[in-house]
Amino acid sequence: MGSALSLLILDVFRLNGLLLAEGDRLVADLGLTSARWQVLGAIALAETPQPVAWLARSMGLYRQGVQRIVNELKQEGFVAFADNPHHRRAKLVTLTKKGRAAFETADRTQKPWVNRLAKGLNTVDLAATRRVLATLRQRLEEEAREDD
Amino acid sequence: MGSALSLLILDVFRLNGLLLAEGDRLVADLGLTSARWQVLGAIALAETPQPVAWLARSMGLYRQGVQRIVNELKQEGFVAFADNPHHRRAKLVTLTKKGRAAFETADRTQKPWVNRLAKGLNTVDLAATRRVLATLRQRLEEEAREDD
DNA sequence: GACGAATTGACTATATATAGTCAATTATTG
DNA sequence: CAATAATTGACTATATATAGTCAATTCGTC
Repeated sequence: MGSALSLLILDVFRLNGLLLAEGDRLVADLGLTSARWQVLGAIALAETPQPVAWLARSMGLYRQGVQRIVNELKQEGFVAFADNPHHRRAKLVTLTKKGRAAFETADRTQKPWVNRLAKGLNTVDLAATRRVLATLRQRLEEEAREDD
Repeated sequence: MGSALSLLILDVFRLNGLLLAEGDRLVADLGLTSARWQVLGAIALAETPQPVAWLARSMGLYRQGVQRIVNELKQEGFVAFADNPHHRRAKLVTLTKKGRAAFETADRTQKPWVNRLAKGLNTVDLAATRRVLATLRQRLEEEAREDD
């Protein structure tokens, strides 16, 4: 059991690198990267505008890294800050027209790519994979919480 | 199909971060990190000593990053360079006693941890997961090759 | 409402990744 | 064997990650 999981972990490392690199290529023309794209996604998919720290938590990343990316995205006009009625410093991050357009274009680019990648994959296997990864994620997140 | 895979991809990103962070904690006392550990593993598991570029290829990483880590590991006495009869510049990387001891200790530390993590996971699901990840890896590696 | 705890953004340090370039060296091909 | 191509380590640039610290601010509790 454990040894199968050890091999799986190495696959996760490799896959992560490959997916980030391919993502970078997919959205490079839009002035985006995999990380910027992911941040735009978190902003776009939130029901209401959120401060940076909340976005970071929803992505499982450190505030500091997300803050840097958000600041760059603002510099380049993809996002804007709105006043937060509940907090003077923690501004709410919103998408600009440019940001929304970039995210939607990225989404349209991603669809055929991910469909091609998924082609022929067994639906049952895919569901099992999601189950396993979700279980591992939960256990590791709990472990990380305990370490604090 | 595609949308299930999109969610799976986000899980891979998250899992990668969690696994690296937990790996860092597991081997910190040994003077190692997740990345150093992985490099030591590639050296230890190779049948014969390899130059840095070969190690990098076997791990799916860029030469430059592996070179930096190997140089640091040499600085701290975990690895040593041996002359390569087939290439004057490309020295062969070998484990020192200290390096081998650290890797073996890390391996012993990792076993109960990974067994705990694997506990209760369905064997069939685990096999399906490895199939899916291996398929994705192969397709993405092919795609990356085509881009060069 | 005062006081301590938690949150937040700003700043910094460090580790790791992809990526480009260069000279030295090795392999290949005609 | 000479010319060319490929590989390799060294150096550099840049992006992204975890992580620590600090002051400003908000929240919770008494």
